[in-house]
Amino acid sequence: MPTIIDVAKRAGVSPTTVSRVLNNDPHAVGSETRARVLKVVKELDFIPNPLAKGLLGVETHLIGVIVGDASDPYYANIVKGISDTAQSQGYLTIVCNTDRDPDIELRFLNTILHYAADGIVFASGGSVLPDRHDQLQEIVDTLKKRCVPVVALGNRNLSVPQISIDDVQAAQDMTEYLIELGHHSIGFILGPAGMITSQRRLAGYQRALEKFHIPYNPSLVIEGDFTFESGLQAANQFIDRQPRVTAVFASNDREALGCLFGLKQKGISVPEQVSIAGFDDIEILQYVSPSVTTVRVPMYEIGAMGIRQILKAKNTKEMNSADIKLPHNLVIRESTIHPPRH
Amino acid sequence: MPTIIDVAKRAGVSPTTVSRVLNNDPHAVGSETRARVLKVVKELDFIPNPLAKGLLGVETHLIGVIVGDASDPYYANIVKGISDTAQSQGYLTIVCNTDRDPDIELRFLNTILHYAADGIVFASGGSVLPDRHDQLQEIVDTLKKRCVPVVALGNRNLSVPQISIDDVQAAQDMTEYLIELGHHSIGFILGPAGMITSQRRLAGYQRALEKFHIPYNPSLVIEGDFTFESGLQAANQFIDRQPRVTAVFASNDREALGCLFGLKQKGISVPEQVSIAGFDDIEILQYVSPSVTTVRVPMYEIGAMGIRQILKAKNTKEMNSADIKLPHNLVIRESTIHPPRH
DNA sequence: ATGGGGATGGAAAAGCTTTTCCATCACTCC
DNA sequence: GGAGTGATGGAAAAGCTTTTCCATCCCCAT
Repeated sequence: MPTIIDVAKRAGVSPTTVSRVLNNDPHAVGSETRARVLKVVKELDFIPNPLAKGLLGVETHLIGVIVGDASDPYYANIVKGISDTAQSQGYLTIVCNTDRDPDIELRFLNTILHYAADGIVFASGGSVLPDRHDQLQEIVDTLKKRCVPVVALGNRNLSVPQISIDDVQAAQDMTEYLIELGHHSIGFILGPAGMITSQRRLAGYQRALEKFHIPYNPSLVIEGDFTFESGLQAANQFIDRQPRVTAVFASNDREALGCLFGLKQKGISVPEQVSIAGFDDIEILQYVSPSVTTVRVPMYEIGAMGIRQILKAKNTKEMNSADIKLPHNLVIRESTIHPPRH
Repeated sequence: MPTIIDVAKRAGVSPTTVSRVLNNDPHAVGSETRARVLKVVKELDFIPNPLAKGLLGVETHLIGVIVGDASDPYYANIVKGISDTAQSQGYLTIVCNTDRDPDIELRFLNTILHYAADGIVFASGGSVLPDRHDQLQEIVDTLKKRCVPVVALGNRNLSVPQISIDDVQAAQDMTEYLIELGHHSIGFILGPAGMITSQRRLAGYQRALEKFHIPYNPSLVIEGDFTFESGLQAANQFIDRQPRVTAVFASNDREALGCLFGLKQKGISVPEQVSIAGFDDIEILQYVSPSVTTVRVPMYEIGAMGIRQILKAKNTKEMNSADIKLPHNLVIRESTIHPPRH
């Protein structure tokens, strides 16, 4: 593996000069010398050792990514947006699965600290609970001081720039759409307790009801945890209720899928008897039957924007840039129609 | 950020001694000195800088992962197995999306080389075409010489240890199952041309036909590229054919899903008129209707095993360990029944 | 009593790059 | 003609750890 010294010797210059050529140092290098160095660099396929750079506190071109569950299609899409964008800018991503465990999150962050990453992206759904929050914030603050940009994708109670959609507005939009279809008894499946995103989506649901003067009925709101299973269980609870809901709005697509499956298993037809709407727009929703109405969250773009923000912050040295809201939109499919007549 | 020198000063010893304590150097260190050092290490939360280690050619605890498309559920599961296992052993994974582009693959490999990764995992489906193959093999050989273990997940024409299932046998098993159900006219949707895995799965299909003395009919084999869309198109081709096939075996689940969707769109009922079987067993297959029969590939385990092999090779310095075949099994669901009577 | 050896700890180099400070040279301007 | 100046290039330090070689010291055996 060639070093800068090999290049220097072969080009008959000092390592300093080679470094200057490679880094477009404002310091002057004669055009003839520059050409000679460049030629040798190409001949030897020389790439500066990033480890040595990192040790000096220069850019490592490494970006740490913390993700809750990389096999969840929601995160998988975000991670792809992150890694594609990073790569196209010459950055590498170190991805860490935390399984939503704050301890793992903390440990990873401590480790990555030493790798002198050029930035950190939180792509894990954050808890609102105090948990390890203070320790986390402390590390994040240290990072800020060192001009290492940190962003959070989705909503976290961390004082770093956040990139997300407007969850409240989106949930409100979908709920209003259901109401305007004629639904008055709309079930809601919550996300994991304690996640900010869960709370926001519920708030949007409530705001829509309020706007249409429909009383909020807590017994229509059922706990869930973003899994298929929790949607399945919610379906059973909705079935036992009387009078039955005419529509169900789930906090994410997996729950919606679980609910759809659960209802169909019990012989309840969707959408004729009960309409179903989800949240996120994962690929599979178009392919199940009936295809499922949902709120499209630009997952790939959120990931891509995360990297762009990191890079921008790195250039401007502005560590406290504003939050970014990306646009969402309703995707109407077969699973939602007007409620059945009595 | 504390350095080894800070620790040394505070403990009243030299950096050498601290290093020896931390690395369980066989070189003797007095038990009292050792305790003192350990105490300071804990006090200062000292973690040796991995960059400095890497520069010295010592372990970096970094593992490079090359993946074709991280948003594909198949790879997403593999990557999760990789990253979970690596993390539990104290290793970090650098994940790179190549979008199946051999140029990107090559570039990434060149970059990762300089990060002194402790191992490389190829999780991208490999082409059988010469493409950049020679250059790739050259780099891999260099890696081997330096005792950096490399493994390939799935089948690649690279002389490195491979971890996969027995694709031929698996495809044969599924085809035999269909034949035993009574199907004689079985359509087959290919994987991407030039991928070894595609060829093996086709071979298994052919072997099963041969075993049951059913003539191989090339017009029943349709090109595909592992996407939903290609499955959809295949469905249309199967519909136009006369006499119609009574079953379709797709080279992966997305194709199977596309085919299922395409057939249903044209009013052909599955499984009553045509049975469908896929390959891989991605999560969603259980949730569509009808649920889809498939070959279960232990994706998570393949990823986990990849890391275990890397670590094992690292310890034993044995760079040419044998290939590993993980067990597969048939998952029978609603989409496959006996063929319709005329 | 003295030489040898085991136990313990340190000094310094290596690994690769960037950056700061310094040196040289050729001009130009007064 | 001499001094200041801009252009060009180099030497050396810094960044952090591991490893090799060396230096003590104490004790035991001869």
